[in-house]
Amino acid sequence: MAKASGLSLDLDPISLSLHNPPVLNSFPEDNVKPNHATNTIATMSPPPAIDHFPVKLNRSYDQSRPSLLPFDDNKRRIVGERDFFAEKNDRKLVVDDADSMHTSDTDIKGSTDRTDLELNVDIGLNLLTTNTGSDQSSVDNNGISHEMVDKKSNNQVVVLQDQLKRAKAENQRLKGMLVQVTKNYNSIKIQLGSPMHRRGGKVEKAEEEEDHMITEEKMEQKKRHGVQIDPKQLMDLADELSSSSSESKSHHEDSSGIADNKVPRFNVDQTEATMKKARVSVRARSEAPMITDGCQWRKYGQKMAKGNPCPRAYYRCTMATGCPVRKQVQRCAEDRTILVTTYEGNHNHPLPPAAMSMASTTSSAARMLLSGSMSSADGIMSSNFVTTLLPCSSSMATISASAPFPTITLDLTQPPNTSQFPRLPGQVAVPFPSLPSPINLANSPTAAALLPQLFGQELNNQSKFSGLQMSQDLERTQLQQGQENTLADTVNTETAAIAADPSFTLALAAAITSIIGSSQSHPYNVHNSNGMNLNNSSGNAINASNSDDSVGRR
DNA sequence: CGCTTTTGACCCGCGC
DNA sequence: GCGCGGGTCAAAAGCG
Repeated sequence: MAKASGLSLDLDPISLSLHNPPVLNSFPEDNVKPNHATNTIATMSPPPAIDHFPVKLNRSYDQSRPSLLPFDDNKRRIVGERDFFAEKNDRKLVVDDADSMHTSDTDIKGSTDRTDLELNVDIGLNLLTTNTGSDQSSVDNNGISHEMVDKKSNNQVVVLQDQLKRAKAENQRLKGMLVQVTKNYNSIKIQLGSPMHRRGGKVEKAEEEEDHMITEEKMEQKKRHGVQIDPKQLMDLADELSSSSSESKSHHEDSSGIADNKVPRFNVDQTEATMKKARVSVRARSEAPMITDGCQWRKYGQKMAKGNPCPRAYYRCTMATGCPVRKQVQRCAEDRTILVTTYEGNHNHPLPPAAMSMASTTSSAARMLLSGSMSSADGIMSSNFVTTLLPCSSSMATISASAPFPTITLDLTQPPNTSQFPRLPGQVAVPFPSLPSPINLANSPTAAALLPQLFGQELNNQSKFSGLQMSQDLERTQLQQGQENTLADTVNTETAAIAADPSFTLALAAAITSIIGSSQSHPYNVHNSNGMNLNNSSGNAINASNSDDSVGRR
């Protein structure tokens, strides 16, 4: 099994990046019990420098505040699990050491509750220098009259108001785009997901009618929000999403010509068999012996793996008898602060909300990637949704082209320009459309914190498209209930976070760029070789052309 | 006492 | 067939 290269989702060190991490040579001996940690800590890291975006982060990171790191005066502290999926969208970490980590709620609120960017727009002018009421009554030493001062002040005020108005309009426009993208996302999900639910219900005509209605709905949305996204392009995107899975609506493919996309058709049995070998690996920088994923695990073995001085621990899910899900936990040989957790299998029981994200990610990622990875011989799977969702991950995401299974690696533990990241043998870079480095997820705490959820949700929808998700009744129930229930909350949370994070806003714009770019050039061309600019209303071009970063790791 | 962890033995697949 | 490495089993030990 280990011979199979797995999927690899590398989670950001978010805030636990240790600049001087202690060597953990006793990882399995860490006498920390998993699943019992209860203390939480905010995971916001210091804000990235966002030089390319005129919106100013109002987030105040007090660098003088106590360190979040679980260390005290270079003394090793035992840390429990790192909880990526705790409540509040992964913004907290679980640690055993109650007094080692604590953060003010204001830090969290400052990053999540702030949804109105208008208050934080830095228009580049020093508003404090404008005349106040008391100043207006004075006459300067040069003898300038009150009228002159007033005129000058009025002009300045007018200019400022104008600029403020434009900034507000720009923010409104971006919000509109966000709403539009969210709606489109839901529409596509309904469009491609519903037929799958009714598969076997043989109502193709109804499907076509539904498609037509959705198209009209998109047109309406376009009218309402004025976002210049061609419905055709959205349809192309939908085609991309549906075609990225091995099982898609056949009639849809036929009509759109996607069937010629060299996507081999794998039957469910084949894929299910492969699924049993598929894995999703989560790389995270953490001192904890195990990450908290919401499930209960029991250790059943430990082995020394070749080429790694750190032993590999084996766990199985104990939330239900007979649950086939296993996971392996091992520290990275090169960097022992990096914890690699590899999941395998699908849960046969309902999951708590805290576990939904990871479980959904693992099962769906495996399905999607297995089906998608088979779509081309060079290992470049149809990862358009990743491209769309994580447009800034060009320097972090890799997919292994080595047989028999592809490996996707999203290296969020690395700074934006990390072409030097030691890629595992056989891995190749996913040619995601490159985007400006400032919107790298590693630079966006909000984006990074939301990544598991985003990825999981998107993967789930992707897998719904594939039709492979329906192979197990339990899982289907779980996904249909759990995902449907959590989707709204997730979208809301993500929306709030996006609105609060200018980096993500820019990422959104870039994502739209990638959508348009990919559909304009070729629906399946994830390379987006053509650089393109997305102009905002103020005339500033958001350059989405390829950079060196995006080309790296091939 | 029950549950979890540890750890050596065993099984299995793969390459030679 | 044999050795190697990964994965699993299960008895013993540990722990609350």
